[in-house]
Amino acid sequence: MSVKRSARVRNPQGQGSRLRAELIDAADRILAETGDLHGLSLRAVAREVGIATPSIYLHFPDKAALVRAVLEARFAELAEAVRAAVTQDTGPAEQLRAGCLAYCRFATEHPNAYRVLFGRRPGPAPASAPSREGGIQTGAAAFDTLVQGVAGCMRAGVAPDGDPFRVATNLWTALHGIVSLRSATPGFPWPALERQVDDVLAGLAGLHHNPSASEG
Amino acid sequence: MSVKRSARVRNPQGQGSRLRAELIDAADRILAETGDLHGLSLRAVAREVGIATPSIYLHFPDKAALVRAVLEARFAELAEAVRAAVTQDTGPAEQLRAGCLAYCRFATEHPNAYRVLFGRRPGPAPASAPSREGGIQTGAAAFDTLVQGVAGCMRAGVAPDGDPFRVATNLWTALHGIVSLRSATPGFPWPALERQVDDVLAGLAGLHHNPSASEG
DNA sequence: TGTACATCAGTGAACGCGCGTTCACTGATGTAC
DNA sequence: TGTACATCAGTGAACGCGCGTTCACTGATGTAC
Repeated sequence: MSVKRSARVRNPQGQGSRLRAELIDAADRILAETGDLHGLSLRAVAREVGIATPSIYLHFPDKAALVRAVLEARFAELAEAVRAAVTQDTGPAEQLRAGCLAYCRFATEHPNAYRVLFGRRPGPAPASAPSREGGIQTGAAAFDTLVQGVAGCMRAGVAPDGDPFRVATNLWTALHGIVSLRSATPGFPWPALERQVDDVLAGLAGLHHNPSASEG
Repeated sequence: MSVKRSARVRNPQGQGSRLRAELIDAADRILAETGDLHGLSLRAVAREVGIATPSIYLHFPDKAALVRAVLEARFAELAEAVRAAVTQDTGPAEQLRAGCLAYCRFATEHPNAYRVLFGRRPGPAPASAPSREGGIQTGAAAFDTLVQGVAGCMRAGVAPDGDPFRVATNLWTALHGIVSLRSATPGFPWPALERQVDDVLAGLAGLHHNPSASEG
């Protein structure tokens, strides 16, 4: 499993950038196992892909750039999962619930990826600083979608009136708590994810899930 | 700051175990800065204390044992902070709120310590496995205190009837979300900690904070 | 009171390891003439 | 059609570093006689 050297063939000319994607995928795979962004090593990534370590430098100026690319890819994945779930439902309450569930499912199915995205401490982190801006922008856009979802529920009368930003903030923190604490303490007798999400939606947004409503 | 060699004097005979406490403190200090349990190095700890690295082995059989001792010390600190806060208030609602706020304050004031306790993924973690048992037991006892606090509020009629375990679970995850997301995304315009905790207590436990009540 | 010895807290040098990164190089493929 | 050359994807050896851990050692302090 760890020795893949002989399997790999060189990319044809003009297709060298394929390796770039392979490197991101490999780093993704390693992080999915270890969940340790700090412990990710270029040598391990190269081993996983089946190339010599210095070949990474053909596509990334240094380790930090690879890490940045991995984070961006992961974040895009999460955003897409939520987007896809939301557009499959109709009605503001169903869409909000679908988005929250998709967020939680992504996090519970890829706990290490989620930890990599939201479990680190930012600030003058050696590597991720340059891409923080982009990440924050994208994150702000994603959060704004949540705010709009909450506001939509209020306008439609399926949630009591209130400050959508405040409610969305409370929802986001609660969802984050649900998924991150689950992955940190798997020994705890956790209830079903859906039930906890519905408890949170009911308690913090005043949204009461009616199972038959999403069927019609 | 990093060179302390000359300052340290040897402990008198019979007091050698003082170094043990010094080592735990030093590791604590380093973790408070880095928040990276994995990246903690014995050499850095020794440098911080001002001893030769091998001296650590006089008190800990290996790196894992030191890490375990640090985690246990940190967890005890958190538990004590919550206990102290709870006993200062009277009345089930005030005590529950005080405990939740103390938990959040510990976490926000020592974000890296909190991350070390609840941000890691357990399982067959190389080092912490042997102490996991103890940690889980202590954690279970702490969580039971929360359950009893919720049940007390229900009995006293200050919170609507319900399943105390379920409500406590929702509270814990929400509190964890509040503090861990704050430390992970400090750029977000977070509201005051008290307000968010009160929102959570109101929404998830039906507990409505009356500022004047805790003054009487 | 003197002295040999045991105890005990700690040291300094060394080990093998994996790491990020640099460097000069290779060898297949395409292209100009 | 043949050939010299440029391009391009990738390599292998080496660098200096910090790491956990082991080992034989030191030197101050207490204690038995």
